[in-house]
Amino acid sequence: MQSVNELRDITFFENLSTEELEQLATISRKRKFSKGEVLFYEKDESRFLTLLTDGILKVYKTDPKNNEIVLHRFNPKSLIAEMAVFEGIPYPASAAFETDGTVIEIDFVKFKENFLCSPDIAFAFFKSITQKIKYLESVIALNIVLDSTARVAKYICENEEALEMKHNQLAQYLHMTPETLSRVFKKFAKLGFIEKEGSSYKIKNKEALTILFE
Amino acid sequence: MQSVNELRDITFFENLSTEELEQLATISRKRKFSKGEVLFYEKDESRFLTLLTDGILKVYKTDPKNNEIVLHRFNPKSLIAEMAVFEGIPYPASAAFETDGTVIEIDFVKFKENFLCSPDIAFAFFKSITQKIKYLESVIALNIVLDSTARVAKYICENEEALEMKHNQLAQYLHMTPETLSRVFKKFAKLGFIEKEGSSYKIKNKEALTILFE
DNA sequence: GTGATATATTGATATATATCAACATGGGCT
DNA sequence: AGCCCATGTTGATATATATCAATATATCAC
Repeated sequence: MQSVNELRDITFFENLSTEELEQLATISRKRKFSKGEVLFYEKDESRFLTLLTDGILKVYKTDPKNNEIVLHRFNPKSLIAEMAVFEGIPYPASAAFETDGTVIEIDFVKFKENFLCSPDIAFAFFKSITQKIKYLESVIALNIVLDSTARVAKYICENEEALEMKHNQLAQYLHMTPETLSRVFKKFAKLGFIEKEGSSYKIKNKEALTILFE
Repeated sequence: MQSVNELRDITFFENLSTEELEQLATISRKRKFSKGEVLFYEKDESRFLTLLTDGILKVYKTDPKNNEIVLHRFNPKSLIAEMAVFEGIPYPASAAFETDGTVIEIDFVKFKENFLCSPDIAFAFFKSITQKIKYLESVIALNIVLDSTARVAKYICENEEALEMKHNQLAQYLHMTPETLSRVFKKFAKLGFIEKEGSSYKIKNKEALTILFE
């Protein structure tokens, strides 16, 4: 059971009437997690439509050497793994919290019956899925098409806040070791594309960086 | 303009009435392509909902060294790049025919107005998109998580017809060079996991191969 | 501030895969 | 059959990145 006001705050449900929100509240529940806790494991059965409302959630796979391959890092408020739920298949990856966090879990069978027929909801659901395709395509573009140098260049150009992240997290996210990332940063600094300011770097020559990945 | 009978054959539209199909025919057109021709380039504007009705279409990106990275190989009958059309963004990759082929192009703006509100069509569209997410996730699993040996093992276990493909095509699809693929096959043959029969290989020990990627 | 612990850097080396070049095989065509 | 061109294989080498180990720097608690 979930408070109506909290549900109303979610973009996804903003067009629902109060009665609809009340009905939605009866089929949903809130769960809190601490940093490091696992929301679901790869191959678990997926039964709930899950909305991340607080915290950062990473979705990852484990390779044969037991390295984590981070596929997605979600910020609130996002729908998680709607594809698996919609298709009724097991989760294709695991999910764990990088910070304390909160999710709302909605009984999908009931949601489908009662809400998915509404054009607004269906459209929002749609949007969320196409966004995810866009995201997955960018993961592929980033990781299969580009080498380490180009990956870093692209990522820091498109997400300047990345320069504030801890380097070992950023490295994990870009699928390279912290050592490789450090060497790439060093190279960019030597070329004058970035410059150390305090404990983090600042971009000095975005055009040059852009050339590296285009 | 597109014949009503041809449209009716497409699973996607099987539930439409004759009048609806007639209306659909007025906003769609058929185009034929020869082997090697390009359907669209990365960054082209996407205006048509595209259905592949004949032939094999590959969707690919070009890396900085001008290698083709094949993201998807479509068989008929499939919806192509619906994400880009739906989001109104440029194509994120290029598409070219590997055989002679045919597509039906549907004016998306009109399609959205007149058809996407129908639950059957919306649901089919949905299915197509979730399938694509599933596919993209498997591309990531295959290519980022696994090394060459595991990639080949997984691919031939899950697609036995792969052993009939030309090796240089298979190699391209698995994102490795034909040389690397040849060496992997040689290794598997030496281990007795596969065996040469005529000009292609046959799987002899699927369990052993499975262990390599799980 | 001082020390303790986590994080980052650097250098040396290992490893997987690509690249390049030579050679082998196969399937179609006259 | 025999030739030709496409496809495949093999070996030698190059390259990018991971791994391992040592050291440096940053961050936080006290």
